[in-house]
Amino acid sequence: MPDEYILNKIAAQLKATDKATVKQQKILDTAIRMFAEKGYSNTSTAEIAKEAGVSEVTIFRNYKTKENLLMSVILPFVTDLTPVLTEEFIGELKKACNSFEEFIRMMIYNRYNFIKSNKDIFQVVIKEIVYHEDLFKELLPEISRNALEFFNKTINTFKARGEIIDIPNGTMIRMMISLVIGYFTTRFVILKDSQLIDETSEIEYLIGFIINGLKKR
Amino acid sequence: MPDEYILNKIAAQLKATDKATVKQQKILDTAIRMFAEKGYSNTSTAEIAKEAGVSEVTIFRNYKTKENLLMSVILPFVTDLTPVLTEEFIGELKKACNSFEEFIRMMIYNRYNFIKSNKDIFQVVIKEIVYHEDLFKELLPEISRNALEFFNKTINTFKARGEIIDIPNGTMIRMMISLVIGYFTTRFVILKDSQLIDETSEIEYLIGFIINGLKKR
Amino acid sequence: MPDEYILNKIAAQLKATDKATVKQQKILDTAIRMFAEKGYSNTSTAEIAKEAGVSEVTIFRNYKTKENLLMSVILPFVTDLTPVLTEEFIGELKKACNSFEEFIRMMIYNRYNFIKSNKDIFQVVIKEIVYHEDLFKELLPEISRNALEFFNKTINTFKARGEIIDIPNGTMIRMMISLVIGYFTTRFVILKDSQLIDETSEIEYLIGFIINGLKKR
Amino acid sequence: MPDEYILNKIAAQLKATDKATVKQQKILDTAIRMFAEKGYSNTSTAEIAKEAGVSEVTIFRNYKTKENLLMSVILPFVTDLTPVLTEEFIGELKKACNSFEEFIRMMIYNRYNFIKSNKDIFQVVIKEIVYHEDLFKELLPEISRNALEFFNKTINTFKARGEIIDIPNGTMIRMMISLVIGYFTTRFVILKDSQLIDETSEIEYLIGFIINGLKKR
DNA sequence: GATGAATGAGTTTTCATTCAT
DNA sequence: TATGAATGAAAACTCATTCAT
Repeated sequence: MPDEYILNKIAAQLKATDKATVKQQKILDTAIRMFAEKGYSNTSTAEIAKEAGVSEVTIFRNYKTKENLLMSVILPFVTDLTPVLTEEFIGELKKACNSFEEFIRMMIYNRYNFIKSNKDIFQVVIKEIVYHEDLFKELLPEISRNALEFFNKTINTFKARGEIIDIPNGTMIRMMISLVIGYFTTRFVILKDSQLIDETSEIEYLIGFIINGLKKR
Repeated sequence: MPDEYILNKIAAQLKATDKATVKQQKILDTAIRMFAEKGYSNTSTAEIAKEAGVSEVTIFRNYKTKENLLMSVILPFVTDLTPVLTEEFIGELKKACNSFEEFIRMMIYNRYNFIKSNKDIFQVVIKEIVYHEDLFKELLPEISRNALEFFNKTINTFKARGEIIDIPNGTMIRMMISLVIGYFTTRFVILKDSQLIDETSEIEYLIGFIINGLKKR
Repeated sequence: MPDEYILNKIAAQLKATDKATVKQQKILDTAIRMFAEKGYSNTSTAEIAKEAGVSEVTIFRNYKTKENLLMSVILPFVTDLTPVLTEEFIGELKKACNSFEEFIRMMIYNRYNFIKSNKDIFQVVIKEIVYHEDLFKELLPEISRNALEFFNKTINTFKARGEIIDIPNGTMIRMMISLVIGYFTTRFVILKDSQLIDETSEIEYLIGFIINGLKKR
Repeated sequence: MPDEYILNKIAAQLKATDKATVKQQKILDTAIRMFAEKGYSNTSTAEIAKEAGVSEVTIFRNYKTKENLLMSVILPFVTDLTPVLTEEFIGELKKACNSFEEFIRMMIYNRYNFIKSNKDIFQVVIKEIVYHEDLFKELLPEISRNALEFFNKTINTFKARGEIIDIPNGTMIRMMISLVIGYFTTRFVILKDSQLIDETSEIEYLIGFIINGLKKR
């Protein structure tokens, strides 16, 4: 039942994004901006319609319900959030990553840039994640399955090489994600541009912290 | 001006909690539970009233506005969130903490227990923090002022002793808080009781991660 | 039925004013001030209670209903609005009034001063008169009965003397009242103190206007 | 600032009346009738909706707020209350008015008929004028500007001709308006149809009263 | 006599959604 | 396909009034 539910939503959403006419894109962009700014609950479809310069009905014809519109905003981003582990990308990674440190650095910078260029959607996701636990709890494993597999393999490799300490992979991954998401949230949702900081050095500290926290000595 | 604003709210809230009749406590408890479950925006005062077994008007007589009710839920918790650094407590800390590790362990267990016994309010705070950035941005420094001072002093001590690495205190504190809040959020907001895990060992990993991340070698 | 209704109200009100304790007077004063300022409908009993420094219940014990409070404000004033035609006053009038002009001048100055020292209640009455037409339609004849009688007699006297023109007494009285009430309303309800004008000369113009309008030539 | 405020309201109102669909007209008519009967404060939008046979939301879609609805009722009437002094009308006046008496008679009959065919709105205006002093204080001068100019010119002409007495124009106009409004109010707001009287002769008395009050002898 | 606590019925206003064109 | 018009349900909040103490 819950699976069906979610799959329905994905289906509806995919159908919607398939075409992506000019008006649809305008609606989507406006929705993203407003959800990010005021939150989903506090943004009315009337406001979105007005800002997007379309009639309210147009939204509903394209997205059926307001929640569906939210899904159409969130899902593509969440799907892309775990790095696309194409053969190509993995190859690149393997070539580039001679050490655990390089691996971490590459991943973090990669995701940092991805989120940076999708600030608004990231805000929406963070703000809504807590209200759609069920969705995310079911969605994430599915989405991250191959990513997880890859992570596990990689961690095991570095463990075998004796580079990193021996705590359960799940715990380790959760710690890292906590730290990274926590940093991104502070940076893009809480502080936003109100306190411009020296990006690079902050990220380097973050990387250093993780590396040291996991490095075997 | 903003200071006044917040102080007014605190005042209003304190005045409200001063008496705390039976019905008021019932309202507060119900509000906490429902805000935690469905979020502030998605919980109507009518629902709270019904669940609490009082009339809706009683809520408004005691808390004036719905937002004020939220504040009455949030503020006492936030105020208590930074540990009360009484002479006594600091003395105890100093006596107990011969190493940075002991210091971190003590702090984390202390806050873990505090949050564990206030799970619901913690959920509310986490869920609402993103919609009240301004409030928290102004409130937190004020509240954490003396805590920050104490942290800085302590960190400096351990830095001087050569126990921990030399990155800016602010960055270090933010990292630690990210990690700890991230862990608590995963534990109490996302997973809740759905995946009972071995608490102690998870916390120990967390502590280990922090210690290793900051320890000088 | 309507008679009973009104008499009940008067009775209730008289019972209330009989004692007129300190608190009651405070309530009455506050009600007058606030009804005058914001109107009956827009003033809540809660506000009155707060401003008067009593509990809301005290108002209701003393005045039974909010409308009754209004009546307790309005009725004594309305009763006194038509000049108290005591033997004494009439004697004084007769002695003083050798001409129609003197009669009109005396009456207008007399009522002007009465209303001036009851500005607020006058405002309340003017503002509420239109919402309680039934009350006033029934009340006024009763109240003005003896005044009317006196007016008629006086007008007839001056008509007989050939001082004033011969239009129906009722019409004449209504015209004069229109003009005078219109002036008082402009002066005390619309302009209030916003445009301080030369009182005496304005009143003299008013008197002149009436005199000329009615004088035979 | 206040000017803008009022102009905004007028703009909003004009925009609303521009289209005037069937339902909108129904809402307006019902509002006029009910405001006239029970007053603005004592009429709820729910009642209006029910009586007008539309849903409450439709009212708010068209008029935004309840106060705006009131403005949409009041403003067009107030704007039309001062006679439209077109070239044509003034020419007609000049041709017809050989004496001050004829001038007054024409004006009064003209406005009497206008108000008679807008009884209900007139009632609303009279009932609300006291609660919106600021609005009217600002609005009336603006609206009556050209009318005032014309009145002044006319009065000066008749003064020059020696037909009327020499009291300040402002005072004279205010007196006349007091008398006329007072009469109309008594006729249409207080008595309504409860006491049908001989219209024409009453108006003739009114005219006579004014003429005599101002005529030089 | 005085009041703090409580409320049912109502207020204006907003919302996501549907329908006729 | 697009939209102006319409709405039932619900939102936060206010009111005059009552009751137990």
